[in-house]
Amino acid sequence: MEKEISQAVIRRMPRYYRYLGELLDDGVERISSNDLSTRMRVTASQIRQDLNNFGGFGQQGYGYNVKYLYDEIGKIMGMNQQHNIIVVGAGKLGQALANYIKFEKRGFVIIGLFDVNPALKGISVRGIKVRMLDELEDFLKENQVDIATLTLPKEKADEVANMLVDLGINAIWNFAHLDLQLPDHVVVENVHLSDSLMQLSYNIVKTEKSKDKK
Amino acid sequence: MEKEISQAVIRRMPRYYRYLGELLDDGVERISSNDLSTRMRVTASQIRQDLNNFGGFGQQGYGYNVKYLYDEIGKIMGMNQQHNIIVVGAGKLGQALANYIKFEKRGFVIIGLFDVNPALKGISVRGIKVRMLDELEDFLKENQVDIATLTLPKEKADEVANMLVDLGINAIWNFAHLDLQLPDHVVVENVHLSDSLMQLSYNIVKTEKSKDKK
DNA sequence: TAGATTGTTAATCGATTAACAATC
DNA sequence: TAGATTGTTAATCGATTAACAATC
Repeated sequence: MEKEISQAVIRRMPRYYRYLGELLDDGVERISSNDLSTRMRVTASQIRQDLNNFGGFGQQGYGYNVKYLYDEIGKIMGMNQQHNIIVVGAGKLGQALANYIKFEKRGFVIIGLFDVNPALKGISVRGIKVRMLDELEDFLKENQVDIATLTLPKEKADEVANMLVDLGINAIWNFAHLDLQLPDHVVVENVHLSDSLMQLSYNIVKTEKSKDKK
Repeated sequence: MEKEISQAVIRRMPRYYRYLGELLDDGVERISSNDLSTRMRVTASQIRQDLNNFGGFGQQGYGYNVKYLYDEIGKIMGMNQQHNIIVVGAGKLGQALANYIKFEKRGFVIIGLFDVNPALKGISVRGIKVRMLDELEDFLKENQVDIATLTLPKEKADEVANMLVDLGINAIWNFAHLDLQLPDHVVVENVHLSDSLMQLSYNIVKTEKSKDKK
């Protein structure tokens, strides 16, 4: 039986991937866990432990080959396959995501934009026209869709999420400010911007308080 | 000396705040840690431990008064004060954030939009006109700005972040896909959308693998 | 070979959960 | 008062760090 890898580790992998990508761009061929730890401001121990969850990618006395490690982490994270995405909710945020070309470099391709608001029907973003939600069922029959992005007000989000799941969607990137109640087989990744702002606010207030004390 | 509260706890506070807000809207007057734990799918123990980091907000035999606890968490997180925000980078994402009216309900008010691209100079979002970055210094003299949002390509982000800090900004909400290297007194909250997508991708791949095995 | 650095085990630290006395 | 539920201490669990033998 395979051991489950903790989400704490998974959360750090994109960061390793990013640093390795930069090293690669800079033409760096190899790197030791120690050098990487200095750059990333984490312990070398943690880097080695994290990586060894997935296998031994290094070599004693040498370190890690940057290109090889970059590719291996890419494979682990699914960067070697294309993920087709639809965006449900074609408001400003939905449009911003649809417009963000860099996702495509990582294999995340936005192939559809949906909304309920007929006023949006005419427009298109990067050549992707906004469709009405009642066209979704047919669209899903004709296209492989791996991820549905939810950029809707929370009042609509739960209902639409359930509809998506009924139509066969198994992964949701949720920007709506609520916890979706969905079957266990559905993978949900939340981006709660308000929560993020609140955390920032707390840390600002905390910092101000500690200054007052001095 | 006050004990530092761990970021693990801080990360959970906005979620408590959200659930309590919903209970409040539903007219619920009081709630026990046990009932809340069932709704939120966390342990009652964790709820009580988390809250008691900040003080005893409940009453034995009664539970927690929803309105009171909501307000107290609000104060802890700084929701009782206004935070003036500028958005630096007036592309689609910056515009989407500037347009998001719900932030204002929590006291986060966007008062300025900046960019380097002269092509954006004419436009305005929700009555906020896009200014050029060279107007920033004067703007900061005339307005209290608590948070700067960075929605720029990573090539520009580091330079602009340092400029902001030099001009007196102490808190940054960073959407650029890099780690900012800034002085210790600056509070940074990162929203790395690509990292979030990668995590989702990993969990999709993992789920598919475990299905194959059955 | 000698030096460097990994992979991995062991030790420590911190976070979560359980238990229960205090008390409303 | 009896019942309910908190606040808090103690026990457990998991994650991080340290240490070092293995090995390139």
